[in-house]
Amino acid sequence: MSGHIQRKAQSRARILEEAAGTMREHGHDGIGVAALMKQAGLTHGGFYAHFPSRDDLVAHAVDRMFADCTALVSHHLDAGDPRGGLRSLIDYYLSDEARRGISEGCPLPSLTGSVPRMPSGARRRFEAGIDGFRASLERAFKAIGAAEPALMASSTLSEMVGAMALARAFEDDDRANLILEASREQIKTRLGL
Amino acid sequence: MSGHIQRKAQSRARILEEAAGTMREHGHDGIGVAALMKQAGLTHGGFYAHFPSRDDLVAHAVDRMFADCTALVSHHLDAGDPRGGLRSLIDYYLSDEARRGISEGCPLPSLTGSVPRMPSGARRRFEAGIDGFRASLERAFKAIGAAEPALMASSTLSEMVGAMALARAFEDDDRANLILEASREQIKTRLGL
DNA sequence: CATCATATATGACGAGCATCATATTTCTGG
DNA sequence: CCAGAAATATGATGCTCGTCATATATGATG
Repeated sequence: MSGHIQRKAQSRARILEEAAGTMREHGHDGIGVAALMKQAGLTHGGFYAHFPSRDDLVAHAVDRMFADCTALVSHHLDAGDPRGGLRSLIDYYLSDEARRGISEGCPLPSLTGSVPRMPSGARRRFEAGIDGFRASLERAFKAIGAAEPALMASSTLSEMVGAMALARAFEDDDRANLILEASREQIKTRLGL
Repeated sequence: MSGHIQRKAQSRARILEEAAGTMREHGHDGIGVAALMKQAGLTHGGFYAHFPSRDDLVAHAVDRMFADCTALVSHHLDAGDPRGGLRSLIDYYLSDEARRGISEGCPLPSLTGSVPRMPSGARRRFEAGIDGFRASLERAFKAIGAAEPALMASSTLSEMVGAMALARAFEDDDRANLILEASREQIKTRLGL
């Protein structure tokens, strides 16, 4: 009996992982249930044994995306030195590598613009994800003794998200990386990093 | 004969206007040809007398959106005083009014994240639109004698776009306006406005 | 008022969508 | 290795999509 349950849990995890990846790349409504199940190595009919509806899947997929994002943020910020942690977070978040990895990492640049069109469960989880990221930044700014840490956190997050979204809009790599470099330098200079 | 042509041109303009508005609100793939034609007061079949394909419509709709955006930018920046023009542009772009008017004005906050998924013609026009906005900002920064005007233009545009996108993600008005206010203040302080 | 080009409407095509009822495979416990 | 439960597959529902061929309605011209 437990073997079945474990197998089912693994299938669910695989579906969620594929959904989280593909939706970052193709939008929350950019893939259908059938195509998604095929990506997970299953057929379309079994989907409703795992999720009550597609909307429910989107909500859980959003959670998975932000789990990746939180891991990334903590990896930089929870290292010993808060100053160096902030610097390396900004450098990585706005890196060429992150730009190319649309289907991994932070969902904010690709999906924030379409949050108002998401099903309500997914939207609520997205709001929570944004606020978690913002709160992490605020703690880091307090740790380095920055002035107005709350405002700075909001403002800095906005620029990071906007810069990556704009960079990815350009097909030309050099053009894209110019946008990332501008924000990397401006943000770090501004913060005295 | 010219009466026919004018009528057709008016229909095309109405279709484009509806498309530009609705696509800012519901995404570039958020409305179908049939629903769009109904919004314009027509039926779905006549669409292909105006545009060779839906992709072509999206491309022209993107142009229309950026025409609105450019008008908005010029309205503030081409007033006499460059300092005051920049200040009023930033205050309006990040205003509660602009936040509510998703279907009017600048398409960047709602659509930038999905540019990589747009049909190629639309994507090219979007790239041009971004660059036009960025160039206008750079000219304004030069006019007020700011240091590194090119970097500042890119960085400032990124923060404006990201802040509005993040603000619109929140259903709660107060929460949303906090994000806008933070970026308004930070940007103006930074620029000495 | 009649004619004729032009603009728009009707209706249909195949494909993909979310969802569900039912059949089949797979694995576990005895 | 067999019985039964649990996980997945098959197939069908009604809907919407982009596209197009064809029919009708509109309005300018003689």
